[in-house]
Amino acid sequence: MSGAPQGPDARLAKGERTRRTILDHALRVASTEGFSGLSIGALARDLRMSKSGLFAHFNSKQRLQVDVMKAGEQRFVDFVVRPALQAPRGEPRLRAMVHRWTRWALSDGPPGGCVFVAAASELDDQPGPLREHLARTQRDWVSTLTRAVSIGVDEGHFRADTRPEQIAFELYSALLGLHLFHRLLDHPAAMDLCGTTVDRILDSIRADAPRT
Amino acid sequence: MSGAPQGPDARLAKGERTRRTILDHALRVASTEGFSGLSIGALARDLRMSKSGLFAHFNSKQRLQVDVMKAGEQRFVDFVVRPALQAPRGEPRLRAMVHRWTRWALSDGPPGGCVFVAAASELDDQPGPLREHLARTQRDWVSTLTRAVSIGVDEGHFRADTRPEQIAFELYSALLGLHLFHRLLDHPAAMDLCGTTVDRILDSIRADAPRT
DNA sequence: GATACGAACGAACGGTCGTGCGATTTTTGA
DNA sequence: TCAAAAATCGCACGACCGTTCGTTCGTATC
Repeated sequence: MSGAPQGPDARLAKGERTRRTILDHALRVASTEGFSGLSIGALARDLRMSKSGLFAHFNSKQRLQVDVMKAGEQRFVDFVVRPALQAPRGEPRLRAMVHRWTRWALSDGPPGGCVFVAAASELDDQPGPLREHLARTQRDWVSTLTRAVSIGVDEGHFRADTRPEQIAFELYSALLGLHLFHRLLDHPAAMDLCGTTVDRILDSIRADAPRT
Repeated sequence: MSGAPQGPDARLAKGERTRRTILDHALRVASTEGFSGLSIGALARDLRMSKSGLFAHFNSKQRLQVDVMKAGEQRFVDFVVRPALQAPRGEPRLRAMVHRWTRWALSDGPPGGCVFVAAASELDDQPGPLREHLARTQRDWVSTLTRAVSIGVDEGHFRADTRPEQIAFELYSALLGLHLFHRLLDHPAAMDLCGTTVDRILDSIRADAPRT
């Protein structure tokens, strides 16, 4: 047979397909058990593979962890960043980012919860490539938010004396609060509390808002 | 010798003294490595004890973890809650709580960082007595904050239409943001960003603030 | 049909984990 | 001062960890 396989994973080498299956599942595990909870033996058992067969795709646990994190970033970009970039510049785009971000954090769509929030406090005190990678991408995300606010100022949506990074901090904080109230405290109004906070932040910097 | 030992640990049975030494060190470890990073063998090595000798004080790892968390709560109460209760009711007391809370989170005084923030995302997806314990005490803390805001309304410091729980959520979020920006991102202005946020939250509900 | 290669396998390694048990030492109280 | 009680130790266990190794199987290329 010379016909190319036409499945959903198009023309992928066997190894690459397996690799993606592993990362997909590992991402699910990491988002509930954390990155240190990733165990090669357990992954292999879940996927009905041998430990060594699975191991061969990464050659070290650290590489596996880093690759899982990269896979998570890819999803974040696809689910949050890219769609939000379709919205008009300025406030609409910023709101789109935050909106999709909250959906991501509650994550009934993509697998369980925000991997990065979980990883953040897990890794903040133990150095290594994994921590550096996470810190870098989160700094990127903060500066993406900051830039979105800044564009809103340029567009005349937000007041000229707005401090973009301050707003990025407040928005990020609200998302962290949502995560904690929802996932740990099981607070039924978590989403409302977060939504109100976001609205209050954005309203306070609207160009038509009263002076401070 | 019949003289009572006069050390700082007063008149304590030998076992109790050892127990406190263990918990003290374990708390330090847990705040950097997380609760799942607590290992009986490693603790014993650090304290130059035998594994079994240390183990005998708790009889299970889970009890050790719970006891470590309780020790952490005790410190939090001593360092944050109790001193803040000395401040006058209403806004001053609330500000005192938040102020000491930020110092606790940056934690140059008590051992490394906020154990609870680290534990929150570590435990939010894996059920058990440890998670329940943490969730309960954090709910308590949120309602303590909520009550403090509420008292501020009664005292006439804050506007009558203030929603206390909303403010508690926003303050908690700001602290989470501080933790992330400071510990993971190493952001030099983390403390300023958090302080500005807190001021903005409290200013917006001051009785003399403009209408929304 | 011979050759080469990627993928997966099973077995084993040194190590650490939490836990149990019996013996030994130290502390305590009469 | 001495025996009871509490604290600590040494040792062993089974389970799991990440990693290495040699091997086998299916498929593609010459």
